[in-house]
Amino acid sequence: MHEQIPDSKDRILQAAEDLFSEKGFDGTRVNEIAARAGVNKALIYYYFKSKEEILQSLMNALVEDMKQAAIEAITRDEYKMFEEGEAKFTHLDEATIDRYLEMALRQMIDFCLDRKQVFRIVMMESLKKGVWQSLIFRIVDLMDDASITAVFEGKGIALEVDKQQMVDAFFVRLMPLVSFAVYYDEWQAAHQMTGEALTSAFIRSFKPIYYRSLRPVLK
Amino acid sequence: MHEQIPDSKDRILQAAEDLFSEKGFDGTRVNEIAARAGVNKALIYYYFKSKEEILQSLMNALVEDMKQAAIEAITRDEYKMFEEGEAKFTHLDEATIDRYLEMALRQMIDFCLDRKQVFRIVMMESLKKGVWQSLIFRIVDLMDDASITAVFEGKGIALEVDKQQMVDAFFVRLMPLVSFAVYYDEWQAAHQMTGEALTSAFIRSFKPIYYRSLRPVLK
Amino acid sequence: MHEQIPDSKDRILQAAEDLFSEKGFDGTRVNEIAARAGVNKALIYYYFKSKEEILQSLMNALVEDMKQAAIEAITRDEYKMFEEGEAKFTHLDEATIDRYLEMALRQMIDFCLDRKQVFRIVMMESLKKGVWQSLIFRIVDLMDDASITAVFEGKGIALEVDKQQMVDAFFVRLMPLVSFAVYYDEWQAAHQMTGEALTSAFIRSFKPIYYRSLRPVLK
Amino acid sequence: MHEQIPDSKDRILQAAEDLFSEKGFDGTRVNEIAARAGVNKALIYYYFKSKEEILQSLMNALVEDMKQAAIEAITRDEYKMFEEGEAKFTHLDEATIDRYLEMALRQMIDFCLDRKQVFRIVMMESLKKGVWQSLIFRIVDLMDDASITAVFEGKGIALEVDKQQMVDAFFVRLMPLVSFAVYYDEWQAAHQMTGEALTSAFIRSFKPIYYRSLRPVLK
DNA sequence: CATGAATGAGTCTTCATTCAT
DNA sequence: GATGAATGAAGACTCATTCAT
Repeated sequence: MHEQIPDSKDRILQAAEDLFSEKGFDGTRVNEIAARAGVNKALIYYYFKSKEEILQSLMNALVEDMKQAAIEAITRDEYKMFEEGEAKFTHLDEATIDRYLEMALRQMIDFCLDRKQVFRIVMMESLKKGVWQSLIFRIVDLMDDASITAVFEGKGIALEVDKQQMVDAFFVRLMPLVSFAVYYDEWQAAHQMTGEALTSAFIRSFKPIYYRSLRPVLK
Repeated sequence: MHEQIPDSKDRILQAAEDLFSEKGFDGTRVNEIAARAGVNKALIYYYFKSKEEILQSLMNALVEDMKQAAIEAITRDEYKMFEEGEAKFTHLDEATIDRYLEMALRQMIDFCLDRKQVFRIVMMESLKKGVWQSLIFRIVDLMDDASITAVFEGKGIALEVDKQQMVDAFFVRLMPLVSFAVYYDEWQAAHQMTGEALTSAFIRSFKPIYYRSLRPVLK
Repeated sequence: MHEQIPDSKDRILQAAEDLFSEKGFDGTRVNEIAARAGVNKALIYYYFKSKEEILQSLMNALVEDMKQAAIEAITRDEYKMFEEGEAKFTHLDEATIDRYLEMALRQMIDFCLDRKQVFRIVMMESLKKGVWQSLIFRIVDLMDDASITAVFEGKGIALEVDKQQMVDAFFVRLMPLVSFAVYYDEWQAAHQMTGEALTSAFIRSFKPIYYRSLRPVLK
Repeated sequence: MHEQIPDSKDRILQAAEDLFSEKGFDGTRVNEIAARAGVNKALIYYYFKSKEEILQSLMNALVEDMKQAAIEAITRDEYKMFEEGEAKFTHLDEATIDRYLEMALRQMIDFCLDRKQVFRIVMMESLKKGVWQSLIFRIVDLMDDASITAVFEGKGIALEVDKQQMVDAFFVRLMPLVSFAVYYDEWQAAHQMTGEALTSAFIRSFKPIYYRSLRPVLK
């Protein structure tokens, strides 16, 4: 009997995402992916050239997602405050700024939490030397992506990034954020916290760091 | 005793450490370990019950190392300032405190860099479901706060650590530090920086965060 | 009828012939046949019960072809000389005989070259244990002697073929001829010869052997 | 229980030779090789990198064998007649020459028959386009091999080979000889002949052709 | 006729582990 | 300690064939 319900290819991708994030890429058997996706093993090779290609597919989707999200984010309300540059911005009171920034932060956190499995995979793979090792760096480099840069530049915001800023962005901002997402479930289990409690605690700790990075722009 | 040539067991452990950190545990073949160690594959099974046991050996060594380091740390000069509690501390001028703290920070960074391979392994394994899943959480206890906690506890000062502090310690302090160590080589290669330049940049970014965590204690 | 674009079935057969002759039957995938024929893989199973049946189809076509060629051959001019048996034949001068024989030889060579791919397949398959194992033995009947035998038999002249003659026909006449066809392309490439140069050289070598076999009949 | 009796590697090679010659390389399963050799399938990969490498091993052995045989042949008695060039040779009577030549021919035939399985494999593989396609040509080219040439030249026999001679050597001499070996068993079965009867018949047919090629040297 | 999707049964190859010496 | 040989179990990937539309 042939499958009919939802798209087999998507089920394969979902199963692979689940399993890669649980057991790592090398620890996952194509068998298991097929079983969890409820498809014939050979069908996986109908859609993907190799196990590796499934991984690539997931990674590419993430990168696309991030580009998309970045573009959407800067066109959302809370970034409107940058629209007319410093002039307008200085008219906003601290509370409003804080509210806006927290919204932006929460959006980023939600984005990461929604993709925590893929981020786990990214982290695991980026720790290996070789092909994927620099994937995680590509994420920071997204800023350099033409499409995104264009939007920022369209708003008159310069994105010139020096090495110090990159180190800062990567190690003290991206890493906490990503770790938060990838250890989210685990931490809750280990420390008996609800997701919301954990998120609040994280935001409390992380907010000043996140703000610090925006202040130069805001000033 | 002439110990220039490390014996087989050590060579096996070293080879395993290299390879696990390069390719992950699942991505490493016992074959390769034997080859890199320059020993016969069967010899590995003379010293270790299984591949898994080699990993355990490495993990245990790290935990032991960290305990050791914590103990050593509290006997070092820069911690002497805590010796008589707040009373004495208030007599120190800012510059001295800063010097001491930077020394402590550098010591931690060096500790991590010395073990960057094992930390890579810990990160990879802690991201998978399985025995090592929560090892990374233990590290925050052992390393980030251990030395300080220990010394305070040694002086009978209870350091009530609440969940907020743990979240802070783990996500915004341990993670940057550990990421710094595990991505140290890759980052240098990817961004054409020397180790020293990278370390300085990192310290510049990380120092305020590190201090922030100590200030409450110190003040 | 507009037959410029061969229909799917023919394209499948042609693709199979190409591929079987390049990679052998076992080395050819149904996938590849479909791809080279530019048809959907499932369509192959609409026309043929199995991969094996495609091979049968090709083999049968060859056998039919050879029968046809044999029939045509005996009605061609150069065989007219046999028409009235030895009586008439003795009246022909050497030069004419030679011309006739060379024409016959060239015709055989051309026949083989036109089907060199199928002959390749026949050779490969006849070397394996299996259904096609003895096909090559039938070819000697069909081709090498067929035309002559046929004409003689048509004239009521019995051509008692003994084992010695069969061995001779097969190993020293059919094999060189068939090898010439199947290695034709490779040899040109390997020894930098044009097709015509190679054919001339082959004829020079092979002619005496071919004649030798006819002389007893002719004399 | 581990194997101990004769060398596993040799048993694998023998099994592979049997099977490749029966079913072709692509038609042979590594499973079957292991089964026929009576060894564990994985052991095959202990000795050989791949199925392909087993084939190469067989091919190389054949080529080595042929070199060896060529060198031995020209140092054997029946070639002594060339030792002192034409001078001595002209003193030999026809019968002696014939005896010598027949001995040489039989030796070649025996050599081929002893290796008929490998020759089958060579033929099958050399018919495919690609890697092995030219293997069969290497066999003719053996003459050009330095070690062999050296021996001939040591005897004052020039081995200058032109294209015509190569075409002749390959298509009308090598091919019949090799075909004889590879179809030896099959022919016996198909035509109810004993091996000796077949061989005699073949020699009768082939001898003049073989002689023809030596006459220029002998004259 | 034609096709995209699906599959059972393999196929080659690998791997951790063991054994005899 | 050390090693070459051996192996069961599984690994990724393939293939001829079928089916629903």
